[in-house]
Amino acid sequence: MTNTKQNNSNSEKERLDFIRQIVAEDLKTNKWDGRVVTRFPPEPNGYLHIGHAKSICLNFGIAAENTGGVCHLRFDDTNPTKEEQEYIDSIIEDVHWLGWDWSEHLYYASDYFEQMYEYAVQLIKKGKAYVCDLTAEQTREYRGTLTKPGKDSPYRDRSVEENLDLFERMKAGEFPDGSCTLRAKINMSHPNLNMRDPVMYRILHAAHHRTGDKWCIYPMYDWAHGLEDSIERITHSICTLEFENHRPLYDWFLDQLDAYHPQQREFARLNLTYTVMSKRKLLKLVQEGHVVGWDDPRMPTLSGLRRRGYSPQAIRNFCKRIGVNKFNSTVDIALLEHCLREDLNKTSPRVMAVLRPLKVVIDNYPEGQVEELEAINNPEDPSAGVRKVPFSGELYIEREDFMEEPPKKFYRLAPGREVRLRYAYFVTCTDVIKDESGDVVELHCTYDPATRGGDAPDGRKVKSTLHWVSAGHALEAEVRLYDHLFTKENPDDTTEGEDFKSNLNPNSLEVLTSCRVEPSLKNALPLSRYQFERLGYFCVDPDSSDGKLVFNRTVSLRDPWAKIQKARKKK
RNA sequence: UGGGGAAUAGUGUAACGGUAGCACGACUGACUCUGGAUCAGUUAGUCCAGGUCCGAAUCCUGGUUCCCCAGCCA
Repeated sequence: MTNTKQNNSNSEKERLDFIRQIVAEDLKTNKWDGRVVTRFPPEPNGYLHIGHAKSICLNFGIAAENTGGVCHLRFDDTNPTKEEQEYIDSIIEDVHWLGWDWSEHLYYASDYFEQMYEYAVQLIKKGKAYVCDLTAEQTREYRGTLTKPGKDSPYRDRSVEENLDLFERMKAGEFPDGSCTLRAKINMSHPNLNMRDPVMYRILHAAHHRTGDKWCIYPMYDWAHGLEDSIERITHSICTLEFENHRPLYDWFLDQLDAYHPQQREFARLNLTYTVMSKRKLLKLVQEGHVVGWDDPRMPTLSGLRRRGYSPQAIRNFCKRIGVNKFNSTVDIALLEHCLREDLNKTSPRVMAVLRPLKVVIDNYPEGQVEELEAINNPEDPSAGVRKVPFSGELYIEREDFMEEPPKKFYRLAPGREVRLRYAYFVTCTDVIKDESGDVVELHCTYDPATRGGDAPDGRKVKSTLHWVSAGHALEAEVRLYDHLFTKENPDDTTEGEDFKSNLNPNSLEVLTSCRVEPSLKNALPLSRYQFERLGYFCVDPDSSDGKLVFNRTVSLRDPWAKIQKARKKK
């Protein structure tokens, strides 16, 4: 059998998640006339985060995978008191950045307000909706509890004429905020609380970011959302699990109106270890200054991840790998980081940078000589080519690459030990200079001219290769190192009386100000990504200016030595 | 104590009555001018108890545990 492998790959059929299975099945049975129309419907009241990316990739992904499939971007802007244009702009930018496109299908719920109003009038005429004068507090009392049925509002049996008149006057602005609502007339003792005469419209004398002062009544989610889907002739209305309880109401409204009726499906939202994912909590972190903004590189927001150096491809790969299901789960952030490294390894140009510089003088290197040594830009991608890196007799190496008394398994530089400087020469440490407090401030080495380029003609080997920069040529840079924003896998795991902020990691940001990077980075553009050899992936922060480079560490390289040290510390 | 959902290695997922598989993590080892990458290997699982069946993660019965719902938020 020569083609076993091929058979295997052929028989390995594409595994579809349960939503995609439903879409495939619907296509087979021609349930929607062969159409696949999904939508991503964010409320513009915050920035998008990695959890939204899961939903975005699901909805846009399904549309892209099926011929003729379409995914709408729709702003669910039904609450003017919480929504802002800033959020709309950021959402558009983020979805585009992730690599998705909605072409002309950009919609706003607010564009349907007139239609929704007409539908509401229809419902009133059918005797299925009424204007209720109960206060918010009374409404709550009348609703009953999880175990006790509610009771009918005294306004429940108003005549159609009276309801029509009152509703029109609500719209006309005759009544103050909170004085009355339009409610669906369903069943006050329904076991599903959502069905106990839910509010359809509330009065809000607030300016809307798009409709201005045109409206003072605004539709509630349950009333609006199904209509939006219906108007846009969505086929698969995919949302998160907490809306499962709302589906009967979604269905009820569309059935009563005899309107086009998409199918709602629910999946579990994403949770990630060491981070929070609720807009409310993220907003709190921003407002209280625990982070510098929505795009702080420690935030799980798409803008934060972008600034941190994540690639859209890494995030999309991640979303593909985590799958889609109906049960709550928490994905290990290590999987996200794996997808990140996997993508950046293939795409990032390599460069040398020293985070914590230690001066090295090569005593036998010709005074004043400078050589241009060739370095490979990306060993994973030959087409990335090569570049020149200046070498001289005065260098910086990483402070942690030298130990005066090296423990077992430390392969790097130590007194009397020979190592390779990447793309350069073998050097041997001959002398250690310390200051009065005993700290190592400078190393003296000799180099072997025969090892130019990094190979010894006599075939002798060294145990390790160090990165370096030429002291006279390197650029100064600031580097920001990040760690998880929270110290606990589950930030909500708190002690009595504390909230998630008590689990904030005080060491989530470390700023290094006297780093040195190789001169090829001089004109590096903001948001461009590099691998600093042996250290990790780094991204140029927009805070960089002409004279000053600032880098964010996106993620470190896998680092067995760090692991060994960590294990030793524990002992 | 009402209703709606859901349970597969440490984590995330597949298997749709027929050999419980994949990925991440962890741990070995090989290789290496990045202690990177790559490659090879090890580790470990069907919530519980019954039942149906030649055969059950899958079907049935009964439990257990977890999540969601009492906004004029979405």
